[in-house]
Amino acid sequence: MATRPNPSVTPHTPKAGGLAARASKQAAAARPVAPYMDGMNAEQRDAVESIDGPLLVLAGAGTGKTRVLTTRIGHILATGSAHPGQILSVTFTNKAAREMKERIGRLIGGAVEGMPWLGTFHSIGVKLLRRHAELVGLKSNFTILDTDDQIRLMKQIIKAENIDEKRWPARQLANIIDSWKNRGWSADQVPKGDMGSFANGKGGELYQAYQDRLKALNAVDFGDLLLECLNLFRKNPDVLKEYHGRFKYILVDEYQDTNVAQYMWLRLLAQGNSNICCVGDDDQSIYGWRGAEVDNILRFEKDFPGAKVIRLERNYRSTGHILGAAAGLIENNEDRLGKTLFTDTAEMGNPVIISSVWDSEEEARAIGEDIEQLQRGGHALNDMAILVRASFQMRSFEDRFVTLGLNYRVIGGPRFYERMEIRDALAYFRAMLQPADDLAFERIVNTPRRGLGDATLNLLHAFARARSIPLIQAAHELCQTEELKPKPRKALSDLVNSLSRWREQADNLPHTEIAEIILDESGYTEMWQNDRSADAPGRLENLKELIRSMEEFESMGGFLEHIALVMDVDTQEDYDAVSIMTLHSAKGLEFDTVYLPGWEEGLFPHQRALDESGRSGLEEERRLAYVGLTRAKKAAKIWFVSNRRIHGTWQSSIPSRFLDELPETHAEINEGNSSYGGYGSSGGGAYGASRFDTQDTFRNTYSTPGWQRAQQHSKNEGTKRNSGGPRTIEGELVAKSGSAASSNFALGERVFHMKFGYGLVAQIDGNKLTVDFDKAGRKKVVDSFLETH
DNA sequence: AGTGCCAAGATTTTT
DNA sequence: TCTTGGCACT
Repeated sequence: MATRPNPSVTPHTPKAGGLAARASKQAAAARPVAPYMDGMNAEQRDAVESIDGPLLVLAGAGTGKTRVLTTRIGHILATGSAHPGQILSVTFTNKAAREMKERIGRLIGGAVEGMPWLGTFHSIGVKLLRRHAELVGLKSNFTILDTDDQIRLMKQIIKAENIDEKRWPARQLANIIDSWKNRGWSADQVPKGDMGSFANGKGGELYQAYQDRLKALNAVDFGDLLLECLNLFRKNPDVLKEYHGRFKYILVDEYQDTNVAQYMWLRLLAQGNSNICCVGDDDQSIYGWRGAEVDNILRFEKDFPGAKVIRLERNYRSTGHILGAAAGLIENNEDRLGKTLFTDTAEMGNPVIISSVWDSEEEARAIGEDIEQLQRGGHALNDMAILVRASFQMRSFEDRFVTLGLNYRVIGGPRFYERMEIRDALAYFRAMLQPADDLAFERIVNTPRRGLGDATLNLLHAFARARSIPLIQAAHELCQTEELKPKPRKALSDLVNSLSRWREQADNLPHTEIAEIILDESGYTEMWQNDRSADAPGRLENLKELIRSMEEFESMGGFLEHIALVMDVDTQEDYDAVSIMTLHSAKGLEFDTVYLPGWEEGLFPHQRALDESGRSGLEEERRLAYVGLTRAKKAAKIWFVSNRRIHGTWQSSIPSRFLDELPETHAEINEGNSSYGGYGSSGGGAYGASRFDTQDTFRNTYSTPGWQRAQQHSKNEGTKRNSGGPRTIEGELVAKSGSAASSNFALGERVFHMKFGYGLVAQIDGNKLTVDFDKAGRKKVVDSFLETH
């Protein structure tokens, strides 16, 4: 492993004879340069042009990784080295794939109709499997199960094996099997030593039973999309050979995130010719906990003999101070290939600012104030983000921002297609389209309630199992008998009849119309219309959105295929809002100003990472911190609190060790805003003397200037705020606040709030109302978030 | 079938 | 401390 010593930052001038010098030399060695290479530096060009043989591009944060990848594809096409159909290009997320497609299109001017083999590992896996399904014991119209289906199936299997569900939860089994699949192990390949981990060694059996059941359902889970490809290639060398012939060039994005199965998949395909180019950054490997092997990237040169390695180290994103702080931090990791980011910008910018406050509420207040100040200074909220380690941290920010009336947007969290109402609706569509889809049928058989209880369902299952037929068929046949009581029998036969009626109608009507018919006639829409809970209106809105998004597809089948793999949905974010997200979901993004709260021992680095994975866990946490810092273009502001509530109990906390790892030249303690505890010399935290030891942690918060300012601030709010009219929050609901009422609410009036649901106005104070919510209790809210009801 | 009580668990997340 | 899921009871 090549390690670079002395990873110091060189903000102004690169080392003599260093990259810039080489860059200019190379540029001078005049060779006609293609227009698409304009503005690229020497290393980037090298990475684009070295298309023969294995290549590893170590691309640091903000060094133009995506640009290199897309230009490289453009270059391969422009030089006629391969046709679009001969390039295999894999990414991890649909978003990345989409972005790449767009950029390639722009690059070559749309002359190339698509890249059939550009996509995620999983979507390419599906494509391969649909073509060769019979070879691995599937039919080519197999269904793809998501995590939820997976767990329900495993529950059934655990039950069937008479294992105590309490002691051995299905979720855990799902995780274990998943991790086995991540490692590329089929049921018969799991090492004996690894099987004992579940239900006294029954893990292997259960794995096999689960796979058998999947085959019977003609279904696969996400892991199978890769694993079955491995099986396919291994058992059918001729098929593999065909793809060797097809794929002249292979490109892999985010290589540091690949797991073993993906690695083997790539290895098999790259055997043909070794034109494989992997782009990644070992310093940004943050998915070890879900099977990613940093080792894949660290080992690249060994795995692909003769591999060339190119480092992209010129950062185009952040100021010198931010890069300096990030570099100083990541330097503390041992397991890395070593890169030294530098920037040519003369901008050092401001040092990273570290502030400390009393607790998480104070933290939210302080950050809220800071954001408002920037906003007053003309900065767009869209250019700011709050990046947290764990999602529970988001809450204090949301609460605070709702009170302030500050627009925010939570990124990540439950995705559109994972929402209950969407999954229910999809289950209806699936059951209609694929009468053999037992899981879908089970999901909807009693939703909405039709009076089909356990008794009926058990009977139905037994009936189906005895005859080895799908549930829907079993239901149909069962209704011909006298086995059921009249009521459930009627309910069940109505459902079965409806399904087949819809199936017939589907031939003649557009699929969006069918979808509406199904949701209406099944009583599903009505079920939510009658629901008085806070999220019911949002759910109905989501169902409408679902139908809308179906329009883009030709058929119901095409739509279902798409959403099985593409679980994200493009939300048009046309309003100005601060982004709140986890550090994990921030990878790949950038913002002018980045707020990094919660830098405390135990939270960040997270205690569990330390306990479970020791030093490597700590290093992954550190990489996470590095990712956080390097998201910032102009300013990074770190916070830590003295007291945090963990599982309900207040605990005083120690500043994160990562703070001590930030070089003093690039990080500054903010004395102005945060008046808690001297940062003086109490000396000797758990990790030796620290700049951040707080002396009087328990000083009364409420006498501090910060608190008083905050108080003052909230008093003034009534007059200052609410000039912008109704605001939209995109919390967990997609629905818009629409025609929000004007600021006139009456005491005792019935109101609706996006987050808290229905309630009665209990008190009015300017535009701030106290509302007794049916579900959420008494809350203070700004009136622009309320609607009359 | 719907309510209510108790116990457990409470990083990170894509496909 | 708070949420969630499972189970028993009505």
